[in-house]
Formats: sequence, C-alpha cells, structure tokens
Amino acid sequence: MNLSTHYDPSTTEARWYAHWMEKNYFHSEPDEREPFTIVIPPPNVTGVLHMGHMLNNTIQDILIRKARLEGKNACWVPGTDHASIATEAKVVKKLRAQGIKKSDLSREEFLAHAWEWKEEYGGKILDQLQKLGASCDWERTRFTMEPKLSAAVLRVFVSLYKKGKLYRRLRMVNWDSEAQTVLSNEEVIYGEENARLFHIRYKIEGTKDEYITIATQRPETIMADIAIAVHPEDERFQHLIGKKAIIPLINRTIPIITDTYVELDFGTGALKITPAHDPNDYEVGQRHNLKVIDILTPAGKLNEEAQILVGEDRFAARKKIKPLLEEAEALVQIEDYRTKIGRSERTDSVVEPRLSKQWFVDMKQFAADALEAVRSKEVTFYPEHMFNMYHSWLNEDNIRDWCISRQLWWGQRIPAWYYEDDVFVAESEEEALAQAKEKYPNITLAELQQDEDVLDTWFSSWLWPMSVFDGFESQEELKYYYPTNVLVTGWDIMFFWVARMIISGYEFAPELLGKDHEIMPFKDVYFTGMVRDEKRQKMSKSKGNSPDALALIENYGADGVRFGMLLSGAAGNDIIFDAPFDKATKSVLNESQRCLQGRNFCNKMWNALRLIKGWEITEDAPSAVNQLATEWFDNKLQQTLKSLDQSMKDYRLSEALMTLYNFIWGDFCSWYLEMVKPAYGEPIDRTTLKQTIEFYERLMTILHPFMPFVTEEIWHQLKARAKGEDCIISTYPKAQSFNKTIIEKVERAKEVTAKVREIRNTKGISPKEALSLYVQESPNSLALYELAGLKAMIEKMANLTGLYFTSMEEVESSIGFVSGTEKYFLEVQLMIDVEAEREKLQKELEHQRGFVKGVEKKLSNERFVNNAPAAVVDKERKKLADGQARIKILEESLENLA
RNA sequence: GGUCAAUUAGCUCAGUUGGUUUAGAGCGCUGCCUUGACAGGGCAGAGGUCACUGGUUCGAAUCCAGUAUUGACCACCA
Repeated sequence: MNLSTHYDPSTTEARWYAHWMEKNYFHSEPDEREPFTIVIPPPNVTGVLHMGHMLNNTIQDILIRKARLEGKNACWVPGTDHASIATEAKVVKKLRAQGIKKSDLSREEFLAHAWEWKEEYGGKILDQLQKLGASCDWERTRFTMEPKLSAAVLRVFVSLYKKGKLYRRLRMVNWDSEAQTVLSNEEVIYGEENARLFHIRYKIEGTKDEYITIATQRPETIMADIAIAVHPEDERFQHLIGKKAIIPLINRTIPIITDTYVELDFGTGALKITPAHDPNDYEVGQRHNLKVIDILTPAGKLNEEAQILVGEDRFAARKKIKPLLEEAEALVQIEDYRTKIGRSERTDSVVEPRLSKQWFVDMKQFAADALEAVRSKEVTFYPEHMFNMYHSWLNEDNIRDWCISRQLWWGQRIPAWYYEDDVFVAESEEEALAQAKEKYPNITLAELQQDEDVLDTWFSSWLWPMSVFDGFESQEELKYYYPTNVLVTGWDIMFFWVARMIISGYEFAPELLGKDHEIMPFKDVYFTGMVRDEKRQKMSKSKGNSPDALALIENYGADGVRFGMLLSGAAGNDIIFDAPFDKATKSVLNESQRCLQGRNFCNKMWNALRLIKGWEITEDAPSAVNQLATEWFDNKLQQTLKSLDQSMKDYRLSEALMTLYNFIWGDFCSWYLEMVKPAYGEPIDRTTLKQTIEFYERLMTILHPFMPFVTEEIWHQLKARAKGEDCIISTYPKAQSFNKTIIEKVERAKEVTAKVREIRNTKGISPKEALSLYVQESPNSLALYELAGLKAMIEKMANLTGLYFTSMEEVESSIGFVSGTEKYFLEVQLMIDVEAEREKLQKELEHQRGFVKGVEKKLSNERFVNNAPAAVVDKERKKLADGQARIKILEESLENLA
C-alpha cells in the first residue's frame, strides 16, 4: 500500500459518482419495500447552482441516502421549472443580441427559439447537482413544461373552472412595463429610493385666483385625474368641498370630494385621485362611482388620453412636464423625500399599477384548508414557528386571490377561447369548439379566439408532487410514492409554493387516489434558512454576492463543502457563509473556515485509514487493553447511534453531523486508535484489527449520507470487497442497548490520562518520559479498577511506568490531583513549587466549597426535598457526597503540603 | 404602523419542552510538541455575572411581564 498523506477528492469524487450511476443505485421502481420519497423543489431551468441550492440539495441528499441505507425504497425526483418570466427574459435578451426583436416574431417562431434555448442552455443546474453528489433518480427527471405536465396543468385549469374556482375580471394588478406582463405581489421588490414630491396647484372653477394644492410623486399622471379628495373633517378645505378644480395644462374640470382615506397631515392634505394608476385611488374611485381614465400604454408610454406628451415614456414625461407646469404657474414647490418604490424582480423596471383583465383563482376556501392542514399537524413544519409566517399569509384578512395569467408566450397557454362575450374553457380547441357549437351551431374554429396569455409558472409547480408521477394520467406510481416524506425548501417560497401544493393536495388527491389515501403532498416540511454573506446580506444573483459554487467544490471537494454548509445551522436558521470572495470572478479570496474544516476532516479519516492499513498482524490473543478498548468503543458506538437517531428524527442535521465529527475524530481517532495502536514497528493481534476495521466500516456507513464520496472511498480501501458491495447500499446499523458502566469507567480513565498530561505540560516533562502514578486505596478506587484492562489502559495512554495503589497519605516528591473522588500522586523527579501547588489546591478547594454550599442550600430547603421528584433529590445527595469527599481530599493535601 | 424571531465564550451556534457535578460544541486564540497515520497534525489551557429589570417557583439560560438592541416578514402616506 502506498497512500498519499493527503486525501484528494478530485480523483475520487467523479469516479464514485460514475460508479453509482453505472450501478443504477439512484433509480427507484415501486416494489414491496417502504417508499421514501422526496421531490426536488425544481430550480429554474435558467438557473445556475448557487449557495442556496447547495444547502437545500445537500439536506435532501442526506435524507435520501440515509433512507436508502436503512433499506427503504428511496426515490428523489429531480427536475426543473420552466420559469416563464425569467426564461422569456433570457430568450428575448439573446434574440436582441442577434438583432431580432420579439415583436417581429410570431408566437410560434418565438417559442421555437425558446425551446432551442432550453435544449442548449437549460437544465445545466442538474449537471451541477451531480458534482455535489446528489443521488437523484435521473431517469425520472421532469420539466414543468413537458407535454404530460402541461396536460395536467390544462386539465386542472378546466376542472377548477368547472367547479367555479376560477374567474376572469378587471383588476388592479402590478404591471411590468418592460416585460409587459402582470406580476404577482411576490414578484415586486420594494426598496427605499429618493423621490420628489411635486406640489401642484389646481385652480378652482369659477374663481379668479383661488387654488387647491395637491402633492404628487407622479406629475405626469395629472391628466388621468378624476377628482381631488380631502379629508371630510379638514377645516382648511371645507369651503371647497363640492366645488370643481381645473387640471392644469389640459383644463379639464374635476370634482373636489371627501374621503377618510386622505391623511390630514401628509403632503398638502389634498389628494389627487387617479384611479387608473394607483390601487388606493382606484378604491376611492370605486367608492365614489368615478370613471377611470388610463393614460398609459402597456409599455408605459403616455397614450392619446393624456392629450399632451403623447408617446413619451412615463419618466421622460415626468421630466418634460415640469417646465410646462412652471410655465403655467401651477408648480408651487418640489420637495425631496424618501419613499418605497416597487420594482420588478426580473426586469428591475418600476412596477405600474394597472387595470387589466386577468384570470384569478378564488383562494378563500383553499387558504382556510391549507391553514388547517398545518395547524392540525397533518403537515408538520420544521422549525415549528414557521407556522406563524404561514398563518400571516393565509389568514382570511390577508389572503388574496391568485392571479394566474401572465402576458407572456413561454408557458402553458390559457385554455380559454372567446367569442364575443362568451368564454369556452376546455382542454383542447376541439372541445372548446364543441362547447361553442351548442350555443352557436354554425361557429367555426377560426371565429374562436384563444386567450393570448400563459399561466403563472406556479400554476404548474403546485402540481409537482403529483405530476412528476404522472398522477393525472394513471395513479399506479402515485399510489406508491405519494405522499412524499419531506419537502426541503427555503421559507421564501412558503406561500408561492408550499401552501399551494398543500391546496392542490386537498383539491386533487382525493379525486385521483380516493378518499382513503393520504391527501397531503408531504408529511414534513424542512425550511432551510437563507444563505447570507459575511455582512449578513442575503445572497442573490442580483447582488452578485454569491460565490461560484462549483469553484468551491473544486477547492474543498464536495464532501468538504457539504460539511461546511451543513455545520452552520439548524433548520430555518440563516447560514452565514464566512469566506469573502472576489465579486468579479466569484472566486473565494480567503479560505472558508467551515469548508476547510470539512476538507481537513476527510484528511483525518484518510490518515486513520493509512494507520490501520500499515499494521502487521500477529496471531497473539488480544491484550487486556485491546479487549477493553474494543468493548468500550462498541458501547460508545451504540450510545452515539442512539443520539444520532434522535437528532435525525428532529431534522437536527448539523447536530447529528457534529456528533459524528466529534465521535470519529475524538473517540475513534484520538482515543480508540491510540489505545489499540501497537508500539512502533510492532504488529497488532488479528482479532483487534478485524474489530477495528469493522468499526471503521460502520462509521463510514453512518457518515455516508453526509459525506458520500470520502466514505465510499475509505470503505473500499479498508478491505477487499465483493462486486456490488458498496458503502452507498450497505446497512445502516440499528442502535443496540449499551453498558453505561463501561463507558463511564473509561471516561474516568480518559480524565486521569488528561490530568497526567496536564501536569507534564505545566511542568515541562516530556511525554516520552515514563512516570509513576499512585492512587490512594479506597472503596471507590478499588471499585473503579476492578474493570480489567483499565489500569493498563491508563498506563499506556499516559505513558506510565506503572499505576500503583498506595495506602499512604502522601507520596514523596509527587504532585497530587483529584479525579472523581479518588486521589492520585504523580511522581516527578524535580523540585516542586510548594507555593504554586498550594495556590492551585486552594483555588480548587474554593470552587468545591462553593459548589457544595449551593447543593447544601438546596437540600436544606424542606420544600425542595418534599416537592422535587425523588430522583432529582437523590442526584443532589450524590452531588453533595462527592463534593464533600473531594473537599476532604483537598484539605488533607493542603495540610500535607505544609 | 402590525406580526414574528433572536439576544448564551472573540466568531458561528446548541442547550430536546424548569433539576445531568454552579452553562456546552466547533472554529479562533495561548502554551508546549516535528524522525513514529495525519502540521490539513498531536497534547493541554484560557475565555461567559446566559441583553437588562421585575415576577412565578423549592429551583430559571429555560416560564411570564416589561425595557433595550438586532433581524425578518406584512401593510403603508399621495
């Protein structure tokens, strides 16, 4: 054997991933085993792997790999989301670079380009997930716009329409003038920006020089004004109520009305009402039955209704209207102020409120059901408090109907056909025509006009847990895999996606699977936190503060990065990625401590492997120390397994990983291997070696879900394997009962060893110099050392000439210490600094006295003794006795020093 | 403005529903250690009146109330 001193992930990771793929270990087919299913939150088909994906998919991979090791039929379905706005924007941009304008293309031509783009660039992110080690069933890769999934979308649309859950209505929506589509509230990002408040005076009709002054951010919209509103109790304007004002520049008269919506102390107290361009104004307009004048085109330019500045973009118009107002002596003043402005998440253009006819899903009953599902724990959230956020979204005061139409081409076209005022909703145009014929027997297909819009992407992703199993066509697979076990996602899409999937479960699972089958799409939801940079800013593409994920994997290995990501936080907690990096190249400047730690961990395990593989074998029987060491480690392993099971059950993945890290590095490498390690050049007995390899192999299985590559590599290096005997499909050990006494006694041996080492350290005695240690004979010490091999273990680990019992009160030229309730003397061949020893003992004594005092106080309290459970009281009594014993030893030691 | 969460060692965080020897981990830090599995290492050590003030309790980091600070989400004034 000739293993390098450093573990090199770059050579092993690709090799093992290819091996797993070749063996088809990730693929799942329904069988008699218990299924364990996860559907991936489909990333945008345009996406590239970022830190959030890495975290999220590492967690899913851990859960899937663990289930697989536990013998379940693990199925992790990957796929991508067609992301209508994002993808269409990318395609438009690419075409523009080629000199092609979208407006010059027909719908079919554009879609041809879009599919071409998708085939060439889309879904890169799935390849990148493989680098991370994701064990998805790639044969099951799905896409939200592929034919079967689109068919499901249309079917659902028609079904909801028939049930009366859909409606089409004129509503105030968020309008992206650049993409020329409606945006959901969630796609609008509000930020504080500098703005100016224009104070404009409107002449009162029939007066010579009486005016009313309003304040507005958007002077270019005055042509769409329909009224001026003041608060009914505002004394300043009482004499004007009911009169009319004249809009400057265009000289149209509008009424002065009252509405309590107007704030008395903001601006001038008078508010222009522009229903077409402000949601609140729209409501005021509705209340007062005012008409609507819309002066903007879908592209955000002034139209004919504006009368002036027609054809100008709204921002250009704002600039140009200023001199016009000044000239008309209508501009009173301009005030700078900060306000929140909404911008489109995708195009960053300022969002316009706009009246438009759109399709909506009636959410009232749906939201109530979805709320109840989580309240009643039919679906459990981790962490639980995420329910609060969920509640604030879905409660009946906040819930809004879901606008599902988008003015785009990339997506499922809305299956609604119009003829005059009639609408026919059907899964195909033939069916729509058949419907139409019932009313208009002579109608032809050409006379039917299909809706130009496509459906919101979430209207396909909300079906994902069912549609990826083709559940809308046949229920064979759905019956087996549905409900999925757990959904792992960020809380930022709790409403977009999680809530809507729950709703779709309510609505469609019973009709597909029957009433007896579980209907919720998942049992648990694990919300990951957001990944933030070292300044705690959310990492996002637009901020450019997310490092290149693939470069990280190259630097630290996928195992190292997985370790680093995971160590950082519990479910729901944000993760701070600690390595500053170059914003331009996205390469990491300084080392990420956490990923480095992961890489170092791999190396540590690698070197433990080298140690074991380097040992020669003897047929001698195992020594007492080796027998005790293996027995101890076996028990300790069971104890660790038990605590791991609990951590995993609660989705405390970082806790589980940390437990394993400490167990492998500390208990296995630093203690166990050192206990059984033969002297330099000496062989090890066959039994102990075999045991050691078995332990190591089991550790690799347990760690495998977290760090799949290094564990697979070590698993194979440990011993010759039969074909198909791979770590990834080995058996996860079940926790057995364990002997607590052995664990405790060996822990005491570790403590004594550490004390001896500490004295060596402080006194400058080399670890190589063997020393004599004496333990005062007492019932406790005799009981402790009854355990065979314990004495020899301490002798080996602390490098002693021997550990001897003594009945003496004090040993010549020795340094005393207390461990547990036993007193030890370490013989040292040097002058002892009596004062320093006294000080040390005194300090220890004071600590113990303080401790005992506290316990005594507790025990002398009758109410404690009477009220606390017996076990707690007993524990306190034991604490007291132990403390008192230690005080006695310390006091004697101090006397002997004098 | 409304709601939620957080505040524990230099940093990042646990602390499992009030009792585990007067608070734990990892990293960092300090000291010592290089022919021996690993310096990407070993051994050991120092570091915290659990944000503050009250309250409940035999007992509070843990429960309650208030205060302060931070963060997030929602709603917003033209």
